[in-house]
Amino acid sequence: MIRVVIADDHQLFAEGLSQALAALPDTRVVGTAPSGPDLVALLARQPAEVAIVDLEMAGGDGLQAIRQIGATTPVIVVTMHTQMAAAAAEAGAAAFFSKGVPLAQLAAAIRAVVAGHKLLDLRGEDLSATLADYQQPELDPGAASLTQREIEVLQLLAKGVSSTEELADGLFISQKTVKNHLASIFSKLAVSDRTQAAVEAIRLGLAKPH
Amino acid sequence: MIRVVIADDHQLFAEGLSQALAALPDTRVVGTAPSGPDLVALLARQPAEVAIVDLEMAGGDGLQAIRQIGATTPVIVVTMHTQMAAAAAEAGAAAFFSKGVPLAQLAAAIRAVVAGHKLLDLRGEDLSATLADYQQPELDPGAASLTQREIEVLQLLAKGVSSTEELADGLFISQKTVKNHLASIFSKLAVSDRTQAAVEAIRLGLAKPH
DNA sequence: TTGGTCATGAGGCTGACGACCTATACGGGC
DNA sequence: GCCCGTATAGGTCGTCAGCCTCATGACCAA
Repeated sequence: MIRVVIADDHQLFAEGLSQALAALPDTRVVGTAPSGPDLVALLARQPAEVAIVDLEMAGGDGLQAIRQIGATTPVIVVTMHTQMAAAAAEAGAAAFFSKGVPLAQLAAAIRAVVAGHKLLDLRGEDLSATLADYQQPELDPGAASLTQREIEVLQLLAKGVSSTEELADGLFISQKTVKNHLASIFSKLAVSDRTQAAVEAIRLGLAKPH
Repeated sequence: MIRVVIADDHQLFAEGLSQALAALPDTRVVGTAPSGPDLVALLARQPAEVAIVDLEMAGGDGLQAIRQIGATTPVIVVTMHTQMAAAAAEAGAAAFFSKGVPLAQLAAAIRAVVAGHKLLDLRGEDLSATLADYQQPELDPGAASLTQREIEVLQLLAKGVSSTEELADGLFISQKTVKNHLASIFSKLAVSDRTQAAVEAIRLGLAKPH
């Protein structure tokens, strides 16, 4: 789980991005700050793997904050205007995006900079290739070993298909096989019944309850 | 469930807000558009109860779009700069906020304009009072009739406490009482077992799996 | 006082669930 | 060729879940 902090004085943007990252299975927002100095103070008491920073904040200097924290916490700059890229690079940011970027690309960038990449040093194809490598969320150790068929069982379970009979009908297999898959799922996810498995499936992002 | 469409050319903002509204139990984003004309086209094929519109979009005129759709779909303007309030009101917007507004307030505004209020006609205390009336999400009919104790059972269930024994221990009541509460919950939520009840509890926002 | 709801508790019944074991077929790797 | 993981399927067995009815005390409103 990658811990993210957000610095942006537009609360609606910060809350929305926070929810969006929380919906991903491998990222979690552990704090937000409305200004540069607040960001520095936040990171002093709340460790995080990466910071997402808007340069245009009413309450303080974003570039100065990046200089202070950039050495210990990689910074991804996300801003309205794109002419600040050079200044962000000079201050030590690891990546730079406009707010027009798709969420999936920001998520890939988060994983990439946490892995140690400096995206601002890359250009064009190198950048695209690096981001492509990090498109997929890193699943929990347990979830990572689930087979395709087990994931299908979990997805049905998380949609409210709970009885063995309905699961079997939905997957066109016998009830015995469903039970075998469930037993395997329980073992891999360290749970003991299908209710816990459904909750865990939703938590891991393997399936949505909606 | 209130269906919301978002018009904003900053994809990250639109996706974040979409996720944030999806996390609320009574709102859902059914479409996004990057420009005014796209918004008009979107609403022509996708009905919605309310539109959230940013006035500063690269691809088209937000004000013109509001004039076209404002009569049929109430519009909440959410923008970076606040000097456009008068123009938004003239075009027929129902509400106006900066992007610094907390999500909870935007959610209250969504519920208020769907109920027919014109927030732009209100000032100061009247506005605060109206928004305060809509702070609480309107729960599903089934969920609305749940008792406090039944909600507590559901919250434990959605956290992965699935066995009757653990539920009884967690609530300091007998296993028999837990079974009785569960039977009542199944009936009210129109589900047939605790797995479906847990999924439904997460979907309704009564509890979070995290 | 009466009636309603809520939270609590109980007994009995039936079927489903979960644990454990076995087995076949089909892959890919060594 | 052999082993291992996956998907499939079957069997047995003990436990537990879900459903039925019933009862009690607290609380509140008509």
